[in-house]
Amino acid sequence: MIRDSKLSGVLHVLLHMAEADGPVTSETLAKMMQTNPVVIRRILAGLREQGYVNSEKGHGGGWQLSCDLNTVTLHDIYVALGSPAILAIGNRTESPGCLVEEAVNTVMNQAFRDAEALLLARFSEVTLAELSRYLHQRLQNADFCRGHD
Amino acid sequence: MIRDSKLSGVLHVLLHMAEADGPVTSETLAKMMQTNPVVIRRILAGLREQGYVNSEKGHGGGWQLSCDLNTVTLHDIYVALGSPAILAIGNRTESPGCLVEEAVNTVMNQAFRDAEALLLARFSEVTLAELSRYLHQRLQNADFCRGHD
DNA sequence: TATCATGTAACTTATGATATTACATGAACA
DNA sequence: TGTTCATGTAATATCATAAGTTACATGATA
Repeated sequence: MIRDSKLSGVLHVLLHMAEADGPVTSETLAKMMQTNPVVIRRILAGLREQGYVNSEKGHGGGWQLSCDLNTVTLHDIYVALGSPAILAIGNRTESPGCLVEEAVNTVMNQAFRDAEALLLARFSEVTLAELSRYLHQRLQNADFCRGHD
Repeated sequence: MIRDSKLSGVLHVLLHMAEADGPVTSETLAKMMQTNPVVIRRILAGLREQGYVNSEKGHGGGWQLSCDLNTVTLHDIYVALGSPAILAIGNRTESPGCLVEEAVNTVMNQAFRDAEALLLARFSEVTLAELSRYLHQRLQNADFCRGHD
């Protein structure tokens, strides 16, 4: 994966689960994501604790959605992932002993806050259901995932 | 340094140079930044190519500003640093072979673009001179840099 | 009870940012 | 003119973190 793509990756996985009509194994999901099943389990384990998915062991087991796509937003998923850092740039330190640095921080922090707030606001506007609808508009005759299983 | 803090660090260095009335050595700047002189030289070398600073070798040498603080904005410095990535999160891949992933990307990219644009717009609104004025409002009797040389 | 799938700890790898070393170049000064 | 100071820069080392992998335990189903 490139950079921190957890949110993007998780949404991908969730949409695939939404399309399936039964449990999907971490192995299947891992192939779609071109990663390792353990990585999938690790990520989904966090979402399960918060009620977004559930898992079953054994034959016929795997992962399923357990939330209402109409009420869960991208922001909810973002938070469920632990609210990872949004910005790649930031201040060198938040408690400098240097007045010059404090001045720089103060000025930049406002810009950082605003940009973050905008992004999160956009995330709040989109539900998983809307994302799924958007997918179906595009989905015509093709397979969900071309190029890999 | 924490995360990608080049811009914040560079602004710190530039303001210190603005306060000095002669050339400042990379060793002095490095102490202020709690880093290595070579790191300072590497970063400032890029800015020098674009006319923001200049350097002199030998006795009495060091680094000086060579731009008009009133016209140079934070955005200019950001660009001079090579326009580093702003967002820590992003899409797994921009050219997926999977329609699900394409849908996710499309929806998220708009939010990413807007947030980036907002941040850069804010950077464009602030000149180095304004940053310096803000510093002087705060600067009363204290040393520029307490806690280290 | 054999198989399948998750649960999870421990470990390995890959990557990128940062720091360091070492030495060359060139300017100022005595 | 040679000593000192400071930059210029290549090469290397260190560090942190994300991602991937292995190994094995747990539990469900057939």
